[in-house]
Order: sequence, then structure tokens, then C-alpha cells
Amino acid sequence: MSKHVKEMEVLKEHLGKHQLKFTRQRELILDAFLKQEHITAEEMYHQLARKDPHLGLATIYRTLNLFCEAGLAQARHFGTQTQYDNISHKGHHDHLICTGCGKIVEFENCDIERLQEEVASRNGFTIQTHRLELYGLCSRCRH
Amino acid sequence: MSKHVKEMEVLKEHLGKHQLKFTRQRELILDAFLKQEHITAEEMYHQLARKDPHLGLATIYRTLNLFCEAGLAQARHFGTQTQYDNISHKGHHDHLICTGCGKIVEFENCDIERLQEEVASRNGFTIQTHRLELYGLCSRCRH
DNA sequence: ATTGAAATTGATAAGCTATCTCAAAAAAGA
DNA sequence: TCTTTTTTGAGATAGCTTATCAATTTCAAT
Repeated sequence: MSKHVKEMEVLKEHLGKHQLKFTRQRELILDAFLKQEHITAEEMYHQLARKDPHLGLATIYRTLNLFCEAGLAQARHFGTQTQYDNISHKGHHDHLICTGCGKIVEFENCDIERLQEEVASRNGFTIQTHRLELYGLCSRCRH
Repeated sequence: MSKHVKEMEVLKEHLGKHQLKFTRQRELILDAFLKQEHITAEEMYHQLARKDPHLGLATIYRTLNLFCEAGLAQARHFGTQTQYDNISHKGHHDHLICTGCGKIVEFENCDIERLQEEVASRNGFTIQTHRLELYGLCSRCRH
């Protein structure tokens, strides 16, 4: 039924270790979560309203936080909301954002990522995720 | 009176351009803000309560957001609160943030900054500012 | 210095996001 | 199935930030 067998196992293992139970809601939310790169609780609430209109918002929050504890998700505060990042999703990308027209260009740079690792380990940190945004003017807006 | 002449000029120029007015409160808040590397509105509210007990919290928020628009500050959301970073005084710095205990380590890395410039120019952008946050576990929280 | 239009302030209400409460429902082991 | 423990859903609550608005302040033009 679910395509996310590996992650489902990670969840079940975490549940087992902490005397928590495997529920229909947790399965449903994990399935939906793993299809996204990142999502907010509110977004997921509306998305899942079709499948289960009675699924409560509090349950979404509780479950997404559970995923963080299980190492499947990573909470990141963006604007006024909390984004829950899908850890298993590879292909992280950073953003170039034009302050003139709002244009967003995505990019990836291995050299930068390597230097980030260096900085982190020099400070005793193990990086889970990162966020890099460059703000400036695109060629069109500079004139 | 004020030691932050340069930044005060930046603020005044921004105010002039946008038909805004130079007030006692804005001067007071800028002076206090520039003494910090980063601060929350609430912290500043309590800090300034001694100098001006009638200074409202809403004014602090409004003014710190004004500083962001003027390019003197940068808002950063951490936990449930917003940190306002002073980017005009000590120069920009990036952050290593522990997702376990919330510890924040500031760092600067010229090599990363140079690579950022490269990425930007390759895409026709001129960088005005940037935000780099590395999330992970500090040595203490990893165990 | 005075005036008057426009912006700002302070106090508080309102808005939003996230968490807490608790009775009812569901899960898991015997 | 029975029993114990955990989870859920709905609404209440908490914490941070913004909106509202009458009174005040700024500032350019008298």
C-alpha cells in the first residue's frame, strides 16, 4: 500500500522504543509528508482534509513534531510559519532572490556545501540541514 | 550625543526618501539596537523601559521592521521569536544553530562569501545581502 | 514662532501559529 | 474479548506580532 517502506520502518522503530502506537493517522500523515520536500502543518491539514475530513490540526502538529524526534523531519522557521523539511529528500537547493522583482533562481554549489561542513566541524557541529539565500538585484532590475 | 553617526545618516536618508519622520523614539531605538549583535523586540522593550517607561512595544516592532527596510537590520526567525540582527555595525555574520538546545554560534567565512559572489554573477545578480544558517547538533547534543 | 497637514505614537484589541486540555476512541498485549 | 495505555479531535489557551485609532509630534510653509 505505502511506497515509503523504509521510512515507515524508521517510524515504527521509534514508536516501539518509546512505547508509542502505530495509528492510521500517523501512517496517513507520513505518507503525505514524504511526498513533499517541505510543508507546513496548515498546508498538510488542507491537503489531507479530502482524505480524512476529521483529521485534526493538533494531530498534524503532534505528528510532524514526532517525525522530527524520529529523525524523519526537520523543523525550520520561515516567516511566521514552521516548515517541516523532509530529511530523506535529497537535492537540496539554495536560492537567489531578486529584491527588485521577486524573481527566484535555484542553485546548488558543492564547494559552498563543503565549506559549510568545514565550518560546522570546526565548531563541533553536525549539520542536518541548511538554508542559504542570496538577496540582490537581477540583471534586469539593476538598470 | 550619538556615537552611531553613520548609521543615523543611513536611517535619515531612508526616512527622507519615504516621507517618514525622524523621531525621538527612532533615534533612541537605533542607538540601543546598534549596541547589540542581535536582539528581540521584547528584550529591547525591557532594556529601554528604564530610559523611557512609556515607549510602547508596538513602536519597537514597527521601528525594528523599519530598520530592516532601511538595510540596517535583518530579521531572523528562531523558535517562536524573531531575532533582529545588526548587520550595519559589525558586519554580516552567519549562524550555526543547534536544533537540540538552540545554541547559536556566529561565524564568518570569506571563501563562502566569495563563492556566493561567483554564483550570483554567473546568474547576473548583484548581491545586496545574504542569509546563511546551518542547522545541526552541537557536540553536547549529539550524545 | 505659528500654523496645519501628515506621520507617529502608545495602549490595547485583534490575528496567527502552535500547544494544551480532556473526554471519547483506538491500539496492543494477554 | 478484555484491559490498560496511548491517541485523537475539538476547542480552549498561550505567545508573538500586527492592526486600530485618538492624541501627539514632526516639519515645511507661513
